This record gives sequence, structure tokens and C-alpha cells, in this order.
Amino acid sequence: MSREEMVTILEEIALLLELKDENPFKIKAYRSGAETVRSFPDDIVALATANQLTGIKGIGEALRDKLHEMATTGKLAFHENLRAEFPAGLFELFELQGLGAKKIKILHRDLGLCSVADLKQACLENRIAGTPGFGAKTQNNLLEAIAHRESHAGIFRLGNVAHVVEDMLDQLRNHPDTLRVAVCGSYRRAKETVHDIDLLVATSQPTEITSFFTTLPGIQKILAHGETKASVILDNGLQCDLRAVSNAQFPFALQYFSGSKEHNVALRQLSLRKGWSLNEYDFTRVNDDAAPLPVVHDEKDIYEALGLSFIEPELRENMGEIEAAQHGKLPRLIDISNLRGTFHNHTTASDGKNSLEEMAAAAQELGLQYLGIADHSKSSFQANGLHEDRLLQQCANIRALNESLDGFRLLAGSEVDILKDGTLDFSDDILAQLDYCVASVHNAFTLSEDDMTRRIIRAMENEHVTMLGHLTGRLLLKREAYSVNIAKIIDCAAETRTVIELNCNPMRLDMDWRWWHRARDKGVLCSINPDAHKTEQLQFLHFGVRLARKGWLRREDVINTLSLEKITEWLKLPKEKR
DNA sequence: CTTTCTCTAAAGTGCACTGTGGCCAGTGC
Repeated sequence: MSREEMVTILEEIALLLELKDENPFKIKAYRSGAETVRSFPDDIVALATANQLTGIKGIGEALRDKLHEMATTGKLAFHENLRAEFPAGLFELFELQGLGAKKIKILHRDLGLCSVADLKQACLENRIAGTPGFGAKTQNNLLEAIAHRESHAGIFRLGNVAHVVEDMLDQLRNHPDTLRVAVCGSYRRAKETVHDIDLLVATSQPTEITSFFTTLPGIQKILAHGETKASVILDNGLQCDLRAVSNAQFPFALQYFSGSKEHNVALRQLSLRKGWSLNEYDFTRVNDDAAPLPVVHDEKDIYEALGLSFIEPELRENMGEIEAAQHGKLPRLIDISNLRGTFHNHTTASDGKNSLEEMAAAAQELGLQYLGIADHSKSSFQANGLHEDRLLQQCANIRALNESLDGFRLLAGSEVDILKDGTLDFSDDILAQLDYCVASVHNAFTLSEDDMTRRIIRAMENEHVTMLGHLTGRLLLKREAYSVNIAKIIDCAAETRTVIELNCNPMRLDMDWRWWHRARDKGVLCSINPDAHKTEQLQFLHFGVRLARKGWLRREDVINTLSLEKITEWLKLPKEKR
């Protein structure tokens, strides 16, 4: 049994125990046990098999024995018995906003509901309102939550599919009949969520490639399998299409399947003006008066032939990129190699999984020159936020640790909560002792747009607030952004010289890419921050850079491209001089 | 279920918000 399967079982036990109204601390123990297994630095499956899981914090006698049973027998009797008590479809009810174990238990026990489909039916038949604990409003909210879930069916976050996409690309690239390979579609354009994955291979043996593709591991179902095209559903439900084309067709197919549709429509119109018809295979002359056809070896040649400089895939949304390319006004986009450091990262002091030292080492390994530590503040109780004394102690620890580091620095910051009225969770004299500060909203999400905007603006007006964390609080495919007037926030950021964060956590990617172009034009600076809660999550920077590119950002628009020396100077400047 | 200021038993995350039902319970951060 793999580590992932162990984690899944422990988490499922936690849900089942919740349904049974078990001791909350027992439930918490299974959750934290799952997390311990997930992030255990050594081969935990081997240790569990040998029954050597002793002295690990969070794994006591009971979990040790259960992990041993899983590792050696491939299953867990305790889990199977528990599971047999409830219908399988009950679990999906946990995905609905506003439903927890208590209410699900009532729905199941008193109304006999076993799935989201059952619940929807019951809501429509007005059978929920009137049940003790449920009213008309709840029934309505549930219907909305169900609609929300349905609208997200079959959509995936960019960050959640990156791994499997890169894996498939590698496998296809290594096939002897492959000449060129690329991923197209919204993934290539760095949309924050994607519906499906479009892969493209240049080959002279298309049938070999499509057959090979359908035998790759991790495929749940083959939807179609022809000579030049195959379509599959992966184990995670993601649809993945492959097209095999000739080497000559490859640039056209790459351009066509990368989209967006709107961008391609505009491009084809340009093409027609030159007397050429453009499709996924080639250019053709529409009549004898048309100019001779251009020679095309790669995608860049297509754009050049149409009088355009090369348009990076991230920009292809027909949002001004074609006009800019006509006039040579495209921005030189930021690249991951431009990053020198990053802000907004957590440690074990609040809800992170790694220590200061471990985070510093991981950042150095990535080639960064500095890493900002911004643990939660005291009001974020659920995240074990720091009180003043712990914050100042951490500050001292960071400065001491820096003494032993060469060519690398930790920066002492805080992710300070913006309280309901826009004041901050720490007083100015505490904040003044930090190198920088990220201010974020973590509670009272339901304020009106005006109140929320005023609240955030008040925080930005504070001299010590270097940047604004995850502006809208959205969790992609899970929770809508709270209401806030983004245009006003951007204006205020420009005025107060407050940086806005591009939070790279794949769940967030907030502020949204659609706003960055405008913010940049007003002189607002960006900080690309992973919001890392463990060392591996520093890799989120890759997603952040792709979304920054999508927002037309250049190196000079992003403060964490500054060298350690420059950023140190910059942080010392009063805000109005930044 | 785990940890510990323990040795057998107790403690272990607090608060805001929403909706329901009559002032509290469930959910989410």
C-alpha cells in the first residue's frame, strides 16, 4: 500500500468518525496522523511494514498498529467496518458549502438521503425545510451549493494537473517515433483552471503514437482511439486528448490548439486580409491574387508572416495582445529565472510544516537569495497565529540564524490579519520592528463590498503594510471571492505604494490575472509569493510566474526580482519613495 | 487518539457568522 492510500484511509476514518459524533480529539488525531504520514521525510511505508513507527510525534500506539496493518495486509479492518455503516455517496455531501458532519448525519438518519443527487431531489420537493435544524433559507443555500458544485464538475486547477501533464509529456517525448511534443490549450495559456488537456505530437508514425498514448499508466477509460487522435479519461477524471500530426503541420496545430478561440478568430481575420486562409494544418491561398505562402518551421513563423511579433501563449486571450504585437509593443514577460527571493511563507511557528532552518535551506536550494517569513498573527487562531512575544522571539531567531548564513537572508515579517474595521492585529510599534509585513483578510468575509473595500484600504494606508496578501480570498472551485472593489484597491495601492501579492498557491492565484495589466499601468508593484506552508510548496512560484506572465507583468513590475542588496535598500525606504 | 507539567487520568484551538427557533448549534477559518 502506498503512502497516499494510507493518507486517504486515515482521512476517510476522520470523516466517518465525525458522522458517528465521536470524540473530536480522536477525529483530530486521525487528521493529524494523516498529515504526519503525508509529510514524513523518510520511507514511512517501509517503516510501517517493519513496525518501526515509534517515537513519531502524532503517531501513538493505535495509529502505529493501524499503519502496520495497512502496510502489511493492504487494508484496514477498522476502516472497512466503519465504512460499511454508511453509503459511499454520503462522502460527497462534505463537498457542499454549509454542510458538516452534524447536518449530514441528520439528512442521512432522518431523511434517508445518501448522495448529493438525493439531497437535490429532496430540496426541490421542499422536504428539507421543516426538518429540525433546517429552514427555508438553508434549503435554498443547499440548492445553491449544489449548483455551484455542478458548475465546477470536470474543471481542474492548473496546479493540480501540472504533475500529470508533465509526466505524460515526458513519456511521449521519450517515444522513438516522436519528433516534437507540446501541451496546448488552456494549460499552455496558463489559465488558473482547465477543462481538459490537449497534447500534440509531431511524428511520421501517428498510429504508433496514438496506440502508445492509450496504454500509458493512469488511464481510467479510453473515449476514442483513431489513427491521428485519441481521447482518454485519467484516473482523476481529467480528460486528455492527443493529436498526432506531421512535422510540417506541427506549428499550425500547436497554434490552433493553444487558442484561445477568440485569439484564433482574430488571427484568422488578419490572415484573410493577406489572402491566406489559416487552419490547424497550414496556410492556403484563397485566390490567385494572394501573396505567396510563407515558409513556416515553427509557431513564431506564423506570427511573423502575419506581421506580428511572437505572442507568448499566456497572452493569447484577445485582450489587446494582437494590437500590441502589430506595433511591437508586447511586454518582455517575467521569467522564473528572474526571481531572487520571495515573501509570505509560513513555518511551524504558526501552521507551517517546516522550521525556519528547513525553509531557509529549501529556498537556498532553489537558488533564491532571500526568503521572507510571514507567519499568521494572533487573530488567526485556527492557524496557531503568533502573539507579540512569539513574533518578536521569531524575529530574534531569524536575525541570529542570518548570522550563520552566507549570501542568503531570511527576512522577518508577519502575515498580519486585517481586522473587521481595517485596523491590524499588531500595533505599529510591533510592526516597525519587522523587515516587512503582509496584510491579509482571514475572517468576516461577508461584509458589503463598500465595507470590505474600506477595510482593506484602511490597512493599505498603514505605513508598515508592505503588501496586501491574497486580495479576494477566493479558493478556486471551492469558495467565491468576497466582495471587494478591486479597481478601487488598485488605485489605492498605487497611491499608498502598497504592493499587491500574486499568491501562487494553486488554490488561490489571487489577485486574478485579469487585473494585473491595469494595475501595472497604474504603477502598482507585484510580489509573487508562494504562501508556502512546507518546503515543497516553494515550487508554487512556477505557477505564480505563469500567471504573472498572463497578467502582462515584466521583471521590473515584480519586487522579488530585486537582488538581496536592492531589496534590503528598498524595504528601508519610506513607502511613498518606493 | 495522543500527549504529558504523567505514571492514571485529564487536557487537548477560539471566535464570528448564519440560521433557526426562541437564545443556541453548526460551520468555517
